[in-house]
Amino acid sequence: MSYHYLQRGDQMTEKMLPTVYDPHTVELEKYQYWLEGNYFQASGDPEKEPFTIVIPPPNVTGSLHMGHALNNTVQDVLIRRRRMQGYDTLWLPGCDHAGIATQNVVEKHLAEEGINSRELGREAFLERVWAWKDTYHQRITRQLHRLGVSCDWSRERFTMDEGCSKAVRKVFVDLYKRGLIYRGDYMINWCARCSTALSDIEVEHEEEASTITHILYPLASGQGNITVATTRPESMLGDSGVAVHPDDERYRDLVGEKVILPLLNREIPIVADDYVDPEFGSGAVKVTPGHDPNDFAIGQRHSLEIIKVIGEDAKMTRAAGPYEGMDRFDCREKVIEDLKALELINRIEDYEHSIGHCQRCDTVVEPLISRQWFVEMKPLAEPAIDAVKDGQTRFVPQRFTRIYQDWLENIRDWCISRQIWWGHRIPAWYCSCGEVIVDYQEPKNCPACGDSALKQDPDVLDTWFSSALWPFSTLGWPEQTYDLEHFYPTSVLVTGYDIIFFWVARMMFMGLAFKEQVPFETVYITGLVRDALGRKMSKSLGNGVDPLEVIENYGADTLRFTLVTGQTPGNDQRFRQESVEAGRNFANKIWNASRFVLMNLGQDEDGHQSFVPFDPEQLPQNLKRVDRWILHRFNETVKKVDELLDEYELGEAARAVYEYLWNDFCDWYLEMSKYYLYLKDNRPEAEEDRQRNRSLLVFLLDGVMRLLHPIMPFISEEIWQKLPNRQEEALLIAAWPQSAKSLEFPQDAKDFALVQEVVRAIRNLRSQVQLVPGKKAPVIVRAGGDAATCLEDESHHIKELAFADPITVDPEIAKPKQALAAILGEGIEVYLPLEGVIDLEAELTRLKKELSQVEAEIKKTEGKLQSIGFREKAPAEVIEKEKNRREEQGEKLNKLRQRLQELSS
RNA sequence: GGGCGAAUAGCUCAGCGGGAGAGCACCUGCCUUACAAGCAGGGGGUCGUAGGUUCAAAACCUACUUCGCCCA
Repeated sequence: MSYHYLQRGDQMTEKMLPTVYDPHTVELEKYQYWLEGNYFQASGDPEKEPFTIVIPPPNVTGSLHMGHALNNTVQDVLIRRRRMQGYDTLWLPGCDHAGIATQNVVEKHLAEEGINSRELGREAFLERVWAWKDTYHQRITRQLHRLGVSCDWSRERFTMDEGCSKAVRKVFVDLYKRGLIYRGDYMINWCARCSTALSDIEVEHEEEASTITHILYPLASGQGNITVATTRPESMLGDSGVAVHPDDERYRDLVGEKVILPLLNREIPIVADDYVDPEFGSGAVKVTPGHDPNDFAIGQRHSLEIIKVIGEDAKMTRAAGPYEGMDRFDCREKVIEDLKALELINRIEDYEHSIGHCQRCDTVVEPLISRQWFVEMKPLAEPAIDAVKDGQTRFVPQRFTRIYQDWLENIRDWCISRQIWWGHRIPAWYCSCGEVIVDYQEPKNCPACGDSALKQDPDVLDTWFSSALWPFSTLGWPEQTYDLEHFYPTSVLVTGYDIIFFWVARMMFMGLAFKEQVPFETVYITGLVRDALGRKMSKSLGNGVDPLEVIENYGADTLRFTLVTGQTPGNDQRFRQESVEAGRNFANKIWNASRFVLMNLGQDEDGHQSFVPFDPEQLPQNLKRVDRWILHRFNETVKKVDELLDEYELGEAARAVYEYLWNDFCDWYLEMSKYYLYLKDNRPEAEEDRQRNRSLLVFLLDGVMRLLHPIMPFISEEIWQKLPNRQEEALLIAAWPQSAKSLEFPQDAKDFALVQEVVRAIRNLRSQVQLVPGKKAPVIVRAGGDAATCLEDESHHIKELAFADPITVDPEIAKPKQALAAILGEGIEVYLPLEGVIDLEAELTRLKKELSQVEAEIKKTEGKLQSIGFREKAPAEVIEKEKNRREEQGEKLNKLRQRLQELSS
């Protein structure tokens, strides 16, 4: 991409800045500058109030995507503002080892090299993973740098570093000692491809078109059959019962009888259980306690045998008899075929039902009984529920509170062991005597029998087990560090709604269990970044937008602005090219406005810029109305942005800065500044005007750069560094603006609105007759009283802004014969006299249209004012407003009619 | 089956009790010495449907429709 640095024959001089902003060098250079200044490092100053964020650690599986860009931009906005407000800000960065996910990508990668991970062996494989981790960790760090995030890199952590690992062991052992971690044989979700157990939430359920097979189970008595329906016919090989509802008349007599399980010819009982829905199918269900959680529960209640017919390799076990060794899905076909041959299939129907898939590899999950480690959740969940109920932690937006609450209230025990290699090894050792030792350190001997031949559990912990400790393990826990004391609990957690269960809830209960305090005061939930068509960005679709590419092409500031303006708390946003371009245009606007200010600072004889710094505490006497107006607008913007950021309304805050900077500062104030700056006049009064204007321009630019800095840190720092009379050494540690009563000028704001209205009216009239800009034309304004005074005062600006010359303001003046007219509020009319003949038809059409609009408005206002209810119940100020409105409308109506009559006659 | 969100200009979205806004797109005119990635002017919306609450509803309540998500 090439940039046009110079246009219209400009001579490039040292002092000139290019007309198009080039973010590339600025961003690299500025980030280096911040790093070298150690500005991101938290001071730990006990006098200062801390403001802490721990990063949601990106997985070391790959590069950052748009979701990360959003997540980290939001955090940076929050942290940069607090830093400017004087807090001791700590934004603690780091990465997550991401157990299964990382193991999977490395295995895949090795497979491409023709290496089988299992054959490689545990130690050699782990070496490969660590190498992978290093590569991707570095890549992620580089990407975060490019995004401009102000993390305290000196405190960076990794979930598998020494400290975090120590915290993991400590928590495991302590929970075990408290009786909240146990090991046992229970039904878990098994991914045969990842060959590991999964927790319930790592299974994703999808509705899929399938079939339901109705099978006849012959009664052992030989007196007929009972029909059962299943979506998984192969599981019948593991059936150990048939269940019916206890109140079901049809089967009452059969309860206690037996059926002969087809194919295997096993006798299994018919039991009565409330779980069965008599309305569904035949009202009888087959029970497979070994491969279905509900059947497992029924089996428990009726002491049914647990038969494992599908193994960890997803193949049929010996218990499946003749089907042993078959893949589970092949077996399904074969079972159906064999049943058909026996004429035991009643029918097969199309059926849609939800099937569990592995979150990481999408393989169909197999429920099976397995010996695993679990966390007992009820006692841990309760304090976490209460803490949010009490408001110790709040969700923004609030609606996510219920998602969190509901999940914790219906929580089930958490399977935490994983049969993979990459992760925190479970601190449990087994002795041949049967003793299980759970300890912080590797035990030398078995406390029961003294044997030294102990074997550590080969499994590792669920990745989320260590992530759950992140807010305190990263601050030094279990050591009692100063950081922990000073920075915990953290202030805000910024994350997506997709990991409320995985991460937020788990950090909550771990924080409460081990720090007796919530880990964060606020949880700010963001939505997903989708593609331009609203689809989820995904690798398989190939529709992901690489944030780094956007940064390369448009700059990080633009990317950040785009993401922030698209942000409505908790809602998804689409990432569109057009939005990025809007962001880029804004950056360019900022650049050029700044260029204008910097180019007009003026110089004394020595070539030094000389101007009187503007002090908002001591307002100069010679402020003009337009100065007071822009100060008022600036002050309003500061207040608004501040309030919005307090409410986490980042998108609205960014829009407020955008509007002020573009519409007020650039379109009006800069344009009016030209009057003072370009006036060829060396008299002291004119020089004073120039000085005042310069100092205000610098003050305003300085102020808006401060407001902008959290969102667009690079360009704001770059420009700010070029401003004269800086008090602080860098913008990122400069003071955040505060609104002040002394900068409120409501009367001037109102007056200036009139000036704007008149300017717009003149421009509108001019454009109707296609008067080219630059061509001066006389204007007559009919206005009296204060309005006239104000317009007279500002006539020099109106002249410039609307190419009006000469301009006459008179309360009595009659409309010239040949002229266009605009009718404003407060009895003000603007005339544009024309030498030639005006287009009568066009003017009539325009006025008629305006007339009918005013008539419609009057009807509405009238209706309101005449309503008794309104007059009696509406607040006085609202009624007053309506009355004023009515009056103005009436006046406008009369004038329009008058004009029409003049034209028609 | 339960819950949540979305439905507003051609497109993407703000607004969430007192006369509908932005960006892009569109039409007209301009290279006006900060910016054509720009300037000025303009057109365009019974705010998903139906009820209700209220003096007043895009906004609050109820039901429904369509789309999306989460949980079982």
